[in-house]
Amino acid sequence: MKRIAESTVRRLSAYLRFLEEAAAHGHQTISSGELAAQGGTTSAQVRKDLSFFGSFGKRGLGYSVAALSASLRDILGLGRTWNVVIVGAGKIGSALAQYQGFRERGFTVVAVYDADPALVGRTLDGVVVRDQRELETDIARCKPHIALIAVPAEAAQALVDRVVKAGVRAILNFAPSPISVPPHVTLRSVNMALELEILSYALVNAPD
Amino acid sequence: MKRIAESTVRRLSAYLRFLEEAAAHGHQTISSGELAAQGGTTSAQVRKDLSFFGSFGKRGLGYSVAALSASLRDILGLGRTWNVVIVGAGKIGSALAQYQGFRERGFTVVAVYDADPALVGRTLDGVVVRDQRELETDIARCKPHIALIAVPAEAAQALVDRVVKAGVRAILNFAPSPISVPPHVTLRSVNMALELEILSYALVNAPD
DNA sequence: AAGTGTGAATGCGTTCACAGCA
DNA sequence: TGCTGTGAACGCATTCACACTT
Repeated sequence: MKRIAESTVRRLSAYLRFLEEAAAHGHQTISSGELAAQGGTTSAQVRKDLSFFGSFGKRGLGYSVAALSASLRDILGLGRTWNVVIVGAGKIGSALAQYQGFRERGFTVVAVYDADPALVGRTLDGVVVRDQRELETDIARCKPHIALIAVPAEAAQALVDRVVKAGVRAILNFAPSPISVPPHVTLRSVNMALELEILSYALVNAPD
Repeated sequence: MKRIAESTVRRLSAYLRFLEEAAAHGHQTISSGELAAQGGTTSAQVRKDLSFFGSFGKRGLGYSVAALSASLRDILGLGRTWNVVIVGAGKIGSALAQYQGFRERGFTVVAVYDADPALVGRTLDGVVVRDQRELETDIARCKPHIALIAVPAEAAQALVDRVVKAGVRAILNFAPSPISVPPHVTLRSVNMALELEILSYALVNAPD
């Protein structure tokens, strides 16, 4: 299949959310225009995004809410449960461990790790914090799909290397440092300070 | 000045981080190639990014680490302190309130708000959680520059409307719902479940 | 010789416009 | 008539290539 732009995948995810909302409201069918209004995009964009994966609508009518939801879930790989490990049980790591939004979308936190003996053994929303030295053996056994990295910047690359070596193929990094991974591994980063800096730039360059 | 792409601002921020690291290592001067290697981009990209704002380098030599750092800080508006309020003192809100990375980059958390009486009055890293009803009067008095929204999806738009009406012009939203703001307000959103969904897509469509 | 600054070329995502089907 | 599906046009960010400076 053709390579799909990340921005497209992002929007598909948003469409799915809105479709679920529409289903809850009892809507049977929906048009690209309605789908677009919600996501702040255009009807042409919606149709183009969907067209990469097939023809899901009926001309003159729109899309079946149920059928399109199912297709999107399938495309995004959300028809299943993904196991997630969180590395780092500090402020951010523990907030992530307890975040309900993950579970709701099929992401199960199976383990949390930290190097600090003071944190090891504590329970976060039903998951016990384990010693970071167990990382390799645990990953070999549980084969989690995704690792969340929530450790200080200095420690991030080394821990990413460890989970990658242990076999994890998808990483979401919350440390504010550039990370590199081998080509077969997918890496995404969330940098909260960076987001604020972009706002800072916007404020300084605001008209007036 | 010409409109600058967000991706450019993002990279400028990354360059600044690396420049500060280079300065700590005692480097006086740096080339676009070295700057690029760190950020995972190319030397041409670095030079193009900088060229939007002026000529900062010396041909055949590179850039002065100190001078370029100062220029970037100036461009990004980081030569000052920004006051931030956090709306929502749940798991994510309190993790953000205690996040050191903000303070290090000049973002000061001046207040945290919640509607839950059980949370109001608690202290998070020196900042007391205040009642959400105080939001308008506090904003009128303190004039914070940025608001972080860390409340459930259903409550997010209403709270954004309130802080915008009270005069805040920059918002970083952590709620997983589409938010709209008037044109003079800059909005950015961090959606952690969405990031995982993009990883899910990558895993499902991985080669092999 | 080394490395910047920048117009030109390229590539890619978005928007347009309309043919095609219910 | 209403709305989808899609090739073509467009706009914009990235990459290239090279003249220019120290």
